[in-house]
Amino acid sequence: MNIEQYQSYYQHFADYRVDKLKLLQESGVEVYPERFSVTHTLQEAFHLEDGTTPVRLAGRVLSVRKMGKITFGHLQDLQGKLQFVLKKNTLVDQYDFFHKTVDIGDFLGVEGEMFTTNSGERSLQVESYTFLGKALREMPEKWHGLADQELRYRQRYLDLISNEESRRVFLMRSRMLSAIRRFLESRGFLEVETPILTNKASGALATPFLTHHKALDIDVYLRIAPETYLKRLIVGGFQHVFEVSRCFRNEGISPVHLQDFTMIEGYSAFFNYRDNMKMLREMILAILQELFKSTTISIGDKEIDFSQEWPVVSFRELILKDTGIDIDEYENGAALLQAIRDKGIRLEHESLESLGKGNLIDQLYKKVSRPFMISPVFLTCHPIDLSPLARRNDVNEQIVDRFQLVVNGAEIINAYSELVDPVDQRIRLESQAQLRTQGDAEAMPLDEEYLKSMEYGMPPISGWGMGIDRLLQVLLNLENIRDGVLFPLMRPIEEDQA
RNA sequence: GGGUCAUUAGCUCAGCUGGUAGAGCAGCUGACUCUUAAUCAGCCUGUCCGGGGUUCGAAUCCCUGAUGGCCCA
Repeated sequence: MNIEQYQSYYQHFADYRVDKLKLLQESGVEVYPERFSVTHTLQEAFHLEDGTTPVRLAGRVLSVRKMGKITFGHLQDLQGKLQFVLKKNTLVDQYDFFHKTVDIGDFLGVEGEMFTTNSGERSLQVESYTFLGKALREMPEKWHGLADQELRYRQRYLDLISNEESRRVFLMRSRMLSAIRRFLESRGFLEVETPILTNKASGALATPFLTHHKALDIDVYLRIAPETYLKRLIVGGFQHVFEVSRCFRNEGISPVHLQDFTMIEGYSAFFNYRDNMKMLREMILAILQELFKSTTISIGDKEIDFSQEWPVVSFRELILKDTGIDIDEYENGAALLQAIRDKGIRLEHESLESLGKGNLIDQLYKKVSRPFMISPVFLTCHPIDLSPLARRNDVNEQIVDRFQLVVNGAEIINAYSELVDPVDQRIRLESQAQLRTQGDAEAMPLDEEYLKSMEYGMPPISGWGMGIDRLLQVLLNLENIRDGVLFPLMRPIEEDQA
């Protein structure tokens, strides 16, 4: 490939960089070589003793400071950076060639000896270097980094190159997932994968994405939750099972909502929701230890010590405390709505009158209680019509054996004792199907295949789901949930603007 | 979907009541063998988001569209 044939294409690039590219090629340098072997990462090299040699390192050129016959610069990778030093009397012609051809942003391999500069910085004295890749576009500004929120989402690689904080967030995300996997595996969980393309969007109350399967000529849905498949695995004999599950919900965008997000769900045979409360508390503490080496973190302007007891409160207690309304005193949605209005509480919802009692309680809770729940709380005793797959409470048939973990106004975990009685399940799903025909797009469809599996016999089960993106957002204080997602979906920009 | 704020050089940002666009970084030239936001001297950089309008004159005012942030639904 030569530059002349792609003249118009090369116009997208910085002229001076294209000139350097030409010079490299004319000088016979392989600009995009096949490989380079390193002896250490930049971080490892930083801790080597002075005099260690040969040390071979690679990274992106972050800065270059030429002082005449000596040049200082930094190489950077995801986890660290290291200063390198070039001397003219060591490199001779290569020294001048470096300055004629290397730009900030290029990839470079260096070989030499570790030493400490007069000002005390661990550095590599370069004896030879290898060109590892030319950057034809200019890097973001070195001091402020990339500040434009839109560009940080669209071109995450630039954000990662130029913003330390962003690198930290995504390293944390990886470590969080790894800590979760280690925790669950230590508890005997097996990791599985279940379908994303499904015939029925069940397992949660949400609007699915619809697509078409050509070969079968059927419409299929992207899963909104892996729940019903994971429970089928319990029927099949798995005892503890979990999935790191990308799920898709075709709903509004907001700083706390993604349409394509990651949820981890886990199911345990013979557990009830209380067992999961205990286990998941330990899991969250394990995550905090891994990420922060501490169980106390600051959220907003508050210090929260997660090692303290996490109170368990019911919907009824919570709402009674926050509003003075006892939800058990009202027969139906209409009566409760009147009580809410009598208290002067204004709920924002398109059609409050058509909401059932359960949904109304949910709206009320989101308005008066949830935003103020900062330190961890287990919320329990959810209304039954909000939880079509959860086990009915043995004493109070209006509620289910369920809990949510709320931290900083966000539901981090949702868990319950599973409904395993196929007869009750059929009745509950039929009432959901009824809601669907009345136009509730979020109501759950009747899933015969799932019901059939249940008819073959399910043991007691408790399952849970944890939103990974939301958890990361809460723990790291991210303003927008997309700050913790590497490549959030954006509306495409016009070709000629790129 | 509604409100609101934003969009100016590759990046970070100034640009007042309308008078024809500027700084830093990056880049180029030169000086410099311990710098690290290197420094010093000089130079270069524009579809002021797009389209209309008002005006002698628009980055600036008005309308409209695009994209994004935030608030609300």
